[in-house]
Amino acid sequence: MTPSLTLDRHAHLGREAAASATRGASAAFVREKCATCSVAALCLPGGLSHDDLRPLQSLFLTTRRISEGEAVYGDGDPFRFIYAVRRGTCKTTLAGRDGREQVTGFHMAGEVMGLEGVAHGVHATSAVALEDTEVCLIPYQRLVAVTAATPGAKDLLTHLMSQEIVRDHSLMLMLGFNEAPNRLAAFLLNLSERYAARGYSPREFHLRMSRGEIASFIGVKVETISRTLSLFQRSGFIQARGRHVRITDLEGLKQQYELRIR
Amino acid sequence: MTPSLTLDRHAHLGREAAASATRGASAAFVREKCATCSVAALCLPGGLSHDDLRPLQSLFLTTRRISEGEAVYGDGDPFRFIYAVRRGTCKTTLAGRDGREQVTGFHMAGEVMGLEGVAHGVHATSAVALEDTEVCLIPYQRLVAVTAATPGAKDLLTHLMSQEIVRDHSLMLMLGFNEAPNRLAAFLLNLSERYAARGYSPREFHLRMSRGEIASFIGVKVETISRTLSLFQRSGFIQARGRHVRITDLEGLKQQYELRIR
DNA sequence: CGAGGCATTGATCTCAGTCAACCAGCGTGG
DNA sequence: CCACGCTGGTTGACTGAGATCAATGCCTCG
Repeated sequence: MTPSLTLDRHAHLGREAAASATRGASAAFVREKCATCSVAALCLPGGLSHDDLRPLQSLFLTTRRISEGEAVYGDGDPFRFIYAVRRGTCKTTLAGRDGREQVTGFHMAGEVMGLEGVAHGVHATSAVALEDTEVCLIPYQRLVAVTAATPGAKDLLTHLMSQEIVRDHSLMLMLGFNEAPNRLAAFLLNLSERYAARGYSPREFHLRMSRGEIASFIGVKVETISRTLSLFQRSGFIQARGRHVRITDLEGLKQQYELRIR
Repeated sequence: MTPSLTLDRHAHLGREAAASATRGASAAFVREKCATCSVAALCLPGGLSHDDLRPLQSLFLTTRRISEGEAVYGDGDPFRFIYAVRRGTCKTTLAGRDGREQVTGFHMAGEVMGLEGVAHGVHATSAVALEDTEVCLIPYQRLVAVTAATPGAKDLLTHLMSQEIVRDHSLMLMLGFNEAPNRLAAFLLNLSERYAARGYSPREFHLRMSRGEIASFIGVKVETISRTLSLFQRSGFIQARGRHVRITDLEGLKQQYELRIR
């Protein structure tokens, strides 16, 4: 398995219509149904048929706008919801005993956060918006009830969690082996795939996270990110100015770094 | 790769009561109930009352003996069961595209393996016995059915999975920061705790895994394991000869290395 | 007994961390 | 409007932890 570091994307779908939400900052809570959600195909595990979705209609979900830098939930918060990103980007972080923190993931539209809270009824990570973001609050207890009562959909939760486990494993694999350039290449290529899955260009995108956050995520220091980006640029693989990245030789980047495991 | 679930020789019943098992090499499969299982308290999530366990009685489980070096399940195998270790020790490994593999965990009595298989209906890791081991095969579909029908126990699965996620996260955190001595200390202290939780000495135990497997798990090379063990020994924290380890200064080891995050 | 796997130890090399200087953008406030 | 400071990013010089290469010891097993 190549280190893929993601919840895998399931389906393409055009860019978000998302006009559904009542707009304007004043209306922070909006009732929504999965069945009419534009990112449901990405959010829910692949196996679900349209019929399977029907019971979910009874789940009236609230959405919430989170502005850049604000927390969706915090380390230690009681666990009530799992959160699906509808629009925007979040990071999840894990705090070490001494205040240091590690970024455990970046989450884009259609990806789910907060599942680790099930274990102890309390969130073990924090989620923070990297840009203005809209998340879908899925009440956990209600979801359990609904899925339990519905044969076709009962695996939904476990699927989501299992995906999370698989994703974490591949991340561990990456942190275990590869050196800096491989890690960064894997990170960029992963982003590229996820943008592609959402109908955006796989070769040109805007990074939502800082160098420091990338560094934390892939387990190196900021300076190393800078140097390695410069290296990639000198080698003709990418062009980066600030947070704008253009991958000029996607195949080259793949071949040079992806499979390299020391 | 191959399931290679061998029925095998030796009974070698340790301290575990396990008298239930029809003994002798001929009977490799044995019907068991969680309710009478000696490691159930460790295996099942803490929140379950004795009543919650009752429905599980209807789950007739098979146990299987795995001899040292044999696989419990393999990367790519269809996902049918999750596996609880009843006796012995297993490692789970993740294979890189190029043949390299990383150890993702060591599992002792009462710990569960294989949950990552839910995601795609196929196991993403392999599990191999590090000594003669007995595992409990829990049929996933049946477990889902039973727990879905039982309000009190319905969170069982999700709890297990969420625990796995939390565990993976803390491992990631460790791999992300800390340098070699901290990692190794954390590893030893973790083992110590787990032995203690099972009624064994926290200060003296026999490693079930090779130096190479430890190295892979904590993300360094074998030589570094050797050197660091020697360092610990010179510093008076431990005495190690071969796989036998005695922690002579447990508190010291903790204070010197545990909280150190660079 | 020898062979082969595992472990230890030493010598050397190298990648990335550290320390430090510097630059670019940006919002604040004089 | 510019000066200022602040944050984020880049680049250079140096250092050090751990990888690599290699030799040797130790054990079990046939």
